[in-house]
Amino acid sequence: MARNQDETRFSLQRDRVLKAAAHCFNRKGYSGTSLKDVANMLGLTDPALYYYVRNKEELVYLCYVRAADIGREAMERAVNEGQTGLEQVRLYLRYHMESMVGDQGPIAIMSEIPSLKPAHREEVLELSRKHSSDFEAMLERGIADGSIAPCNVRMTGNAIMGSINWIPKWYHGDATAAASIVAEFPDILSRGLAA
Amino acid sequence: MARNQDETRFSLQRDRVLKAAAHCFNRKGYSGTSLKDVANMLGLTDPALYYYVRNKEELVYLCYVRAADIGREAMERAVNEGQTGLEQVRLYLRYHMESMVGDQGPIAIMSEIPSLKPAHREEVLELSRKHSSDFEAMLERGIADGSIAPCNVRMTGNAIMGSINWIPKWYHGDATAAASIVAEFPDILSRGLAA
DNA sequence: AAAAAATTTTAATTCATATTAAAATAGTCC
DNA sequence: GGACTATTTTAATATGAATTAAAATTTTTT
Repeated sequence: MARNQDETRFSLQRDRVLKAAAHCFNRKGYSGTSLKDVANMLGLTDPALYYYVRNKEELVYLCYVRAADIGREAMERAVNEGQTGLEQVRLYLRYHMESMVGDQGPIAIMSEIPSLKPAHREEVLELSRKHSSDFEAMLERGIADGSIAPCNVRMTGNAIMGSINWIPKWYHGDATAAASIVAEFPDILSRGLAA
Repeated sequence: MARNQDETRFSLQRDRVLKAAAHCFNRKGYSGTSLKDVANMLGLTDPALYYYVRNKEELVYLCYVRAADIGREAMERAVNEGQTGLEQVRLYLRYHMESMVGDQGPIAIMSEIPSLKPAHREEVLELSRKHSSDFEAMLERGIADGSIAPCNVRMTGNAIMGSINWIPKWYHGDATAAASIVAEFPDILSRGLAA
């Protein structure tokens, strides 16, 4: 198995595959993008992808897990560094925005979880739920410490997460937009929260 | 042609088709839902749908036009009734939310415009752009009349629209959620705007 | 109740694309 | 440079789903 002898090269290439796939999925959806679309972005033919993933479904699954990882990382950093709940929210937003428009991107939107196979679906759903509830917990902390005005944390979380999740639908690598996103979004999304 | 003799029955049925399609598309995406999925929701077989639409692409197209119509209607009512820019924004949000969770729903998310045929794509893109710029115009009016604090209207619009567009991803007809959406979302999304 | 029109179905066709297998190329290690 | 491994390709297969045509059913009209 190459996969273990040459971890570096293999996993580097697979990352490129995942990013290309994320790019396609974000634009045309899961079933709307063919493996050929993804492969061509990398100058490969479709069957080459099977060296990196078992099948197309696993490709989406890995994209989603990767997206969840990136989101979780941003949140962990924010929770460690922020003093108040509001500060944590603002840091999280900034870190997540930076990841989305930076060299980690593009990150797949988790918009087709229902299309995953049951086992993968449950796993990704769990990651997604975890992320949402972690975010709500930050809001609760903010309310408790007085930095955030009392609110319906479930709906507030849905609103903010929706904004974030929608970004890949209109942002496609434009440098000016990237700068605006990082500069403006954290503010825009957290401005309504302050106590 | 039945289409002209019996406008009522035909267009009523077609509306049911469009709603069923919107429901499926919102969950599993354009290519991810088969015509059979849509037809089965209505107790029909797939070829029956061809009586109402020319093909699958037209089905999505019509769903998107319908979505645009509903959004435009909400905006027009809001602009007519609201005194200040902020009021108009809040009314628009309320009307749009009511449509989304009310008996007009489900409304298709315009998330796969790139998959449309060029002519339809251009048309829907234009509707979408129009809606966005109309919304930005409301924000500008609010800034001009002092009801809304100066902000980057492009990004603020993107943020709010993203929240709205994402709703069908997590709201699937639950009555409690419906009430929360109408009660909370207009407030949550406009709270950060006030001057 | 018969005829005409509207609506839906069953049966067949077509095509794109996911997937597999085997062969070819490129890369690494001694 | 040769042997072994990793990576990609070409060629073939399989399948699901969109679409079409013709027939059957239901509804409306007179």
